[in-house]
Amino acid sequence: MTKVLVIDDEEPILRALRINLTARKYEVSTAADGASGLAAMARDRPDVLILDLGLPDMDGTEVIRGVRGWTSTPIIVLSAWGQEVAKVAALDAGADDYVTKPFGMNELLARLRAAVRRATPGADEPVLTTPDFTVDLAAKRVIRGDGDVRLTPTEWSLLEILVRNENRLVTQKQLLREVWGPQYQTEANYLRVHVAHLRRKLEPDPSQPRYLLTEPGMGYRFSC
Amino acid sequence: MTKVLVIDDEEPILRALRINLTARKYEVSTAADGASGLAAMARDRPDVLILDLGLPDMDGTEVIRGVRGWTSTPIIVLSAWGQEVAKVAALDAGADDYVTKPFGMNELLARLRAAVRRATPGADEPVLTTPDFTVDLAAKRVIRGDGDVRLTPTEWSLLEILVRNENRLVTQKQLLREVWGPQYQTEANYLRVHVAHLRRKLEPDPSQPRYLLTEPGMGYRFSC
DNA sequence: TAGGCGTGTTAAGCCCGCGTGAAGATCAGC
DNA sequence: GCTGATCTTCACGCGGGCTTAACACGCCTA
Repeated sequence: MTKVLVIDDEEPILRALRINLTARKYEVSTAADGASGLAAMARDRPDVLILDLGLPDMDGTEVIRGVRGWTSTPIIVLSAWGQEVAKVAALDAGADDYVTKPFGMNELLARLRAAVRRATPGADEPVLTTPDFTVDLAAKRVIRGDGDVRLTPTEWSLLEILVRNENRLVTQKQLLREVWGPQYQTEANYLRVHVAHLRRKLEPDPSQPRYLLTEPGMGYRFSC
Repeated sequence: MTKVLVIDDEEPILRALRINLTARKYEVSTAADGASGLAAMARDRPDVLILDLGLPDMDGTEVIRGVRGWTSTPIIVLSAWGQEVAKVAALDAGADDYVTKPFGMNELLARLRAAVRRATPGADEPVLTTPDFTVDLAAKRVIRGDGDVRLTPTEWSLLEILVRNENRLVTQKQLLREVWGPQYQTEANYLRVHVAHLRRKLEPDPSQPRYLLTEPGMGYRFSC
């Protein structure tokens, strides 16, 4: 679960972010000024920082410098419309991206995902949890409610690729190439059969997939 | 400092461009015909090329092909009013955009900026955000307000090409060739149908497109 | 004003891709 | 060599995306 720290002094924005991010399965903590923000940063060790530039006690760039002194955690800056200079200064100080207020929640979420993805290049999330099951990539185990789920080798490599590309579309060709080898790139049949098996073992309702989604004509996507 | 090469045989235009572009802090060099233009291109290595189609010694598309042989430097074409055929040919040959003479200096400058921005290395941002939706090229996802937008394979490849060429005019031929293959270059019907579908799914008001713009007689342009 | 051209829109039919079940082939462990 | 598990292969039904054609509309020209 990705941890997000939001430093902002405007209560409505804090509330909106808390609601939306929590709904998106982020773990959210907040701070209302720079000083307590820096403290929370050290205490909570979040995976991303969302920072408003207009704080009451200190300049945004100071906060960034305070953070950048000891960690490279991605920082996304919120700036009011017209704060171009401050925006540039923030990026210079080490911010990763910025969003201009008023912002669309989807835009922010997209940038958040991008920032997190960039920050974890090869560092795999070893375990992924959904409301229905947990995939432990390191231990090669899937736990679902009552107990372990037995997966065959093919099923496992399929699932592993999809999970590692969570929320991203993976092409049929890509899957076939990585699981069976380059010469099997046309055998879409294999995919259908084994994806069906996976759904039977993982999905609450295999006929209405919630996690292993198929994108007609393109491929599959693991969503959580 | 951005370097611009202008290839044009009309002295008044050359002069106007030299004055205006220099005032805008561009570094300007000029050539009066195709042959010396190609030479200057190799010698000066400009960041953008402004090319008049009505050169005395060789056809404009020949110049473009000569340039495209070894560099992807953006090319903006100047065409006289009525040279529709030459314009389309130039774009198909690899030009990035066109401006019709007589042109407003502001329009040219805007297109110039767009062309340079598109060409700068950091431009391969995998996610593009507009006020109404977000296109994530890597994840092959489009998010719009309430949630994901479902796109069919054809719709997606169309959108992908247009987004990768944001602010740049893409000819019908180009689109048809890249989505359906070289033998479909005349089936403009397909384009109309599928662009209509895209607009229905993406535009706030599909009858008044804001992002998927059509350039009558030439092609389409994704604008943000 | 009529006609042509390019474009947008809609609907209908065809065909391909997907899911499913089951049977045959292959392999590992004993 | 036997047995069970796993993978491959095939046939079938179905839904949806692509194609295709017909029509409406605006713009330009004769």
